[in-house]
Amino acid sequence: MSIGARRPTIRDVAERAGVSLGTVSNVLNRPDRVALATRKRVLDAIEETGFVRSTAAYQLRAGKSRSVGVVILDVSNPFFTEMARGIEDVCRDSDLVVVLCSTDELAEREARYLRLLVEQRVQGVLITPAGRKLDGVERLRRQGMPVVLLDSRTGRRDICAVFVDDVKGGELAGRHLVEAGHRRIAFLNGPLSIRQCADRRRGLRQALKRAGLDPDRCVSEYHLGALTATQGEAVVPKLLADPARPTGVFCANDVVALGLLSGLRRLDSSTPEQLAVVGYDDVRFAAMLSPSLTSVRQPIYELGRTAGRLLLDEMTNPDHRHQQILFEPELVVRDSSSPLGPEGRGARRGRRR
Amino acid sequence: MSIGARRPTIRDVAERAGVSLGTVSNVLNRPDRVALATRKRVLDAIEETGFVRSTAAYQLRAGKSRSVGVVILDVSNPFFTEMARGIEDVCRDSDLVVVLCSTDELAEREARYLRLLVEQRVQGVLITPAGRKLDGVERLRRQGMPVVLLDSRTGRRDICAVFVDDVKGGELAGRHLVEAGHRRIAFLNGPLSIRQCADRRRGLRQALKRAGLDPDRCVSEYHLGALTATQGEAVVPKLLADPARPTGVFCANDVVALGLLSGLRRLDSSTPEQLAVVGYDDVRFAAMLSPSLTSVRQPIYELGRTAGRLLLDEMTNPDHRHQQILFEPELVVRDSSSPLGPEGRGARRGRRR
DNA sequence: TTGAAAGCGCTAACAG
DNA sequence: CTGTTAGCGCTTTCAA
Repeated sequence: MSIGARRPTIRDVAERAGVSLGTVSNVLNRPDRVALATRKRVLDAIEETGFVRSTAAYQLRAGKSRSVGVVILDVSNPFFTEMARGIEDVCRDSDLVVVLCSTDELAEREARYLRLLVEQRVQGVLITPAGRKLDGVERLRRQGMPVVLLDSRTGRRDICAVFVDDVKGGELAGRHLVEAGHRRIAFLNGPLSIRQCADRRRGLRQALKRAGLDPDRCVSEYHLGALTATQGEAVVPKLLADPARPTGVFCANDVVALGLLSGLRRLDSSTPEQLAVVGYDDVRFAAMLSPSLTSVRQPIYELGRTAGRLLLDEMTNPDHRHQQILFEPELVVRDSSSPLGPEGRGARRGRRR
Repeated sequence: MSIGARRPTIRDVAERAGVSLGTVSNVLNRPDRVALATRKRVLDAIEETGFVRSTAAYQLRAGKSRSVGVVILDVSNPFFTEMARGIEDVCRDSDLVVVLCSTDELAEREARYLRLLVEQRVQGVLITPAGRKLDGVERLRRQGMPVVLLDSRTGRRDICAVFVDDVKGGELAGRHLVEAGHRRIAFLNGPLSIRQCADRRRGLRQALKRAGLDPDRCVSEYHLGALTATQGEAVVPKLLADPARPTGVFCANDVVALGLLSGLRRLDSSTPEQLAVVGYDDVRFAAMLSPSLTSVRQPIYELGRTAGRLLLDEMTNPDHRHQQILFEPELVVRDSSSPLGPEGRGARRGRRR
C-alpha cells in the first residue's frame, strides 16, 4: 500500500488472492479449515497488500474488544506505574491490551475516561476512584461491566477489591513519629474524598490517641490539592511558618515527601534535625533520597497482579465470587525520621517493622 | 440497562423515544437539526436506557479513530511519563485519546504494539524507537500513517522528529568528569541500538578526545540490557571489581544512576568521594537523591508538547512540512560529582552550564 | 474446502 | 424537521 491509498480491506486481499472474502477471514481466524495452497496464496496477498485487520470491525461483530481499562490517579507516580505493570503482565498472558488512564485525581476527568472506556467496550475496568462516592463505578456495574477496585478499601462484599490496610499504615507512621518523641506533627494529605487519604489520616490520629495524645492538638493537617511533588514542595513555606512549629511530618505518599524534601533543601532547612519526615508507599526512589526516606511499604506490584487476576476471573468465570483482598503495610525506617548521632545518618539501611 | 441485558443500541433508544434511528443519530451528532421537544425525548431515552455509543461502530463508519499512539521505552521512567504528559495535554485540546505503550526497549514488543495501533487505526504515532533500524516506523509510514520520532535524532528530513542533542549532552557529562580530574571513567550505557545511547557515548568519547585523552583507555563501558534502576544496581559489584578502577561514572539516564547510587550505598561505597556520578535527563528526583545527582537536563515536558503539535499538524494540515526540532541539553552540577570540602556537599544547589 | 450473504451499530446522504 | 437506506470491514452461518 502506498501513501495516500485507501487502506486495504479483507476484500482487496480476497480479490488479489482470487478467493472469496470469507476464505480470507478463515485464513485469519481458522487457518486449519483452509487448504494449504489457498492459505499460502492468501497469506501472500496479505503481505503484498499490507493488509491489517481493523479492530473496529472485529469488535463490532464480536460485540466486545480485547482490552481492559486501568484508571489510576497519577501516571507520574511510580506507585501507580508499578501497579499498572503488574496488571499488564497478567493481562498480556490473556492477550488483552491495557488502556491506561490517569485522572490526576479529578472526578471530572475520571468520568470522562470511564465514558471513553465504555464507548470502547473494554471488557473490564480496574480503578482507583478519584472520589469517594463510587458513582462512576456504580454506573459501570449497573451496565454489567466487570470492575475491580485498585488499592481502594471497601466494606462492600459485592465488588472485587485489592487494597492495603491504610489505617494501619497511617498508624505505623504515627506511632513511629510519636515514639521518636514528636508531639507536633504536620500531615501532608490529599483530599479526604480519596479513600486512602482518609484512611491514613484515621490511622495517624488513632496512633496519637493510643499514645494518650490529642490528635486535634498534635496534628496540623495540610490538604494538598493533589498528591504530587509540586504540591509537596509548594507547601513548605507554610509549613515552616506554622505557629504549631511541627517537628515531624507525615506525607500521604512518597511523591509528596519527595517534593517536601526538595522544598526544605531549597530553604536550607535540614532533615531530620529540624523536621523528621515519613512517607508512604516505599517506591523505588524512597531509599535513595537525601536523606533516605522512612516510608510505609506497600506490596505494589503484587497488588497489581492480584487485581488483574481478579478481573480476569470476573470476566471469564461464570462462578466468579467477589473478593476483597487485603495486604499488610510495613514500616521501613530510614534516615529521614532518625535522630542523628555518630551511628546515625547513613549507617541505617532501612529497618522493617 | 440491567446486568446481563444486552447493551442498548441506538435502535433501542429510537424505539423508546418513538423516533427513527436516524433522528437519534442526529441528536448525537447534529443536535441543532432536531426539534427541541424531540431532542429532549431522545435524550431522556438515552438516559433511561443507559445507551453509550460504540466507538467501534463510529470508527468503522469514519474509517479512523479518535486516538493517537505513543510508544515509549519505559513507563516507569519519569522521563517518559513527563513527556507523555506533554503529548497528552496537547492532544486533549483536539479531543484525541492517547494510547500509551511501553516497549521496555524490546524490539519484539515494539512490533507488537505498532501492529496493535494500526489495527486500532490510530490517527498517528509518536515513538521512541526501541531499535535503531526504524523498520517499524518505515512500515507505518509506507501505510500513510503520520509518525513523529520522540526524543530520537535522525538525519532524515522527511520525517518529523523532536530530540535533544545527545552527543552534546554526552560531551557535557564527559567534559565535566574530565575537568574534575577523572581519567578512569565508567559508562553505564544501554544497548547501542538505541540511538540515544549511541549518541551519548559518542559525546562522551569526543569530550575525552578533545581533552587529549584516549577514550579507549579511559572509558570502560558497561552495556546494560535496559536502562533501569535494577540494572544500574546489579552492575555495581562488577563496577567495583573493575581492574580499571574507575573514579567517575556516567550513567546514560537518571534511573540507572538511581540504581547505581542505591547499589553503592548498599555496599557502603561512598559517592562522590570514591566515585563521582553523573546522570542524564534531570528528572524530578535527581536533585533529591543522596547525594544530589549531577545530571544532563533535557526539556522533557516541552519535548512532549512539541512532538504532539507536530503530529497534529501532520495529521490535519495538508501543507504539512516535516520538521526536525532540536533542543539543547544543559549540565546541572550537583553533589554526586563534586569534590567534597567545607563548602562542598549540600551547599551546592545545582549549577547550570 | 470454498463461496454467498446476513448483520454487528452507527453515520450521512437523500427523500419526504 | 424526521424517516429511510446504504454501507463502513469483518465474522459466521449455511449451502454448494
